[in-house]
Amino acid sequence: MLNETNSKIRDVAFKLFLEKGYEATNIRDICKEVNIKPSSLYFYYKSKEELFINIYDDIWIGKMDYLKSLIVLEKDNTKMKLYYLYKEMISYYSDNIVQQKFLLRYHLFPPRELLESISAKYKTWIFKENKVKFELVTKFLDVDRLGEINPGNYLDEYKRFEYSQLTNMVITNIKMSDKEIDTLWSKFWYCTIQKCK
Amino acid sequence: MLNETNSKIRDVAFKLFLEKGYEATNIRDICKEVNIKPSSLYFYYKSKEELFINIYDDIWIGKMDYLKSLIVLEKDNTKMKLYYLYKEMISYYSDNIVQQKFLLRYHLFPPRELLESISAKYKTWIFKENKVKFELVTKFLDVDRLGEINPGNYLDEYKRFEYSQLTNMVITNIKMSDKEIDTLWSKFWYCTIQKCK
DNA sequence: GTCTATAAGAGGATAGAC
DNA sequence: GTCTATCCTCTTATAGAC
Repeated sequence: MLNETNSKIRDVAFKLFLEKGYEATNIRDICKEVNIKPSSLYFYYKSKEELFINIYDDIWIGKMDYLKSLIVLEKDNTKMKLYYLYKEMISYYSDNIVQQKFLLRYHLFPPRELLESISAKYKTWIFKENKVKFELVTKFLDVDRLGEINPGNYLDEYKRFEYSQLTNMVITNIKMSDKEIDTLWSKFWYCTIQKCK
Repeated sequence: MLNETNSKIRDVAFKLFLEKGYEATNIRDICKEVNIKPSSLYFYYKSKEELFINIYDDIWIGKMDYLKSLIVLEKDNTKMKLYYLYKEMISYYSDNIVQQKFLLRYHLFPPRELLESISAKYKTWIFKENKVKFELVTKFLDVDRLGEINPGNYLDEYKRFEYSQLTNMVITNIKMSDKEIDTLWSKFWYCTIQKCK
């Protein structure tokens, strides 16, 4: 666990990195809001970049923890499990919309100085995410193959689908209603997975 | 028309503002690439902000010119005209994807210093865009009301639809294939406009 | 129009005291 | 752990010569 000062530093830095961007956020501003002097910040982090990367990783850790918790998803049938996987993810994104906006910002427009570190981190996290999602979907589809849906194929379509909802929420800044979630799921399930039948 | 130096400044500045961002792009770097000294740039623009706003406006001017040219769209029926409006816009976005990425970047994550100028500019441009699109759609729907589709209602749905394709293209950096354009249009036309019938 | 030279300030980061 | 003081570099922008 982080001590109080350190956790304040992260909160303030997260907010400023999100709103003003990495380059436009300076150590002095962070410290002013935390009520410490710049030299104190350097006791916790050896550089601005290290502070950023810690915040970036935290967001992924939270997302992965949530994703892993879905392994226990108990629903009456395979279709319902896949549906709830989607619904739970959208609900997680809705509750953590600023974190998702942070990720979108730095994946779409990484500062030059952070390009290498972000893309290396991104690769390892997305690899882990895909692995866990693949395990989940494979486990769900294992009980009832539902007309032999291939887990890999399903996942490819599903990721595209989930990502488009995610970016839409982040860009418009509007959470999806339950009705919208259901409507889009139906279109996805019947038109994309069940091949428009 | 711009002279050669000035138009080089705009090209280089556009590229750097898009890739590195406004704050991380400095006058020296722009000038180095243009092969002039910083003081020469200030002969053309009184500040970095003015340079940025000129580039921002140029993108909108190009988009509006294209949009206005569609008024002459001659197709055999109303549905085809509406379809071609969509197809033409997607094709414009595909051909000008870096410009669209520029707009997305600064609308989603405006630098603090530019917040007021960008949002003021955005408001007036989006107002003009909506006006021209409304005129287009009204003109198209005037010939054959197609079961009394209201131009305003149509436009609301259409804008959402067009915008989602646009952001998807910009974020994934993948142009849409003709087949994809058609498939999505069909879903939009039959499921959204003709109310899933 | 383009240059040299430079003002005026803001930025990340460190040394060393307490 | 937190502070004061400071280094050094980079930045936008201007003055004034050619």
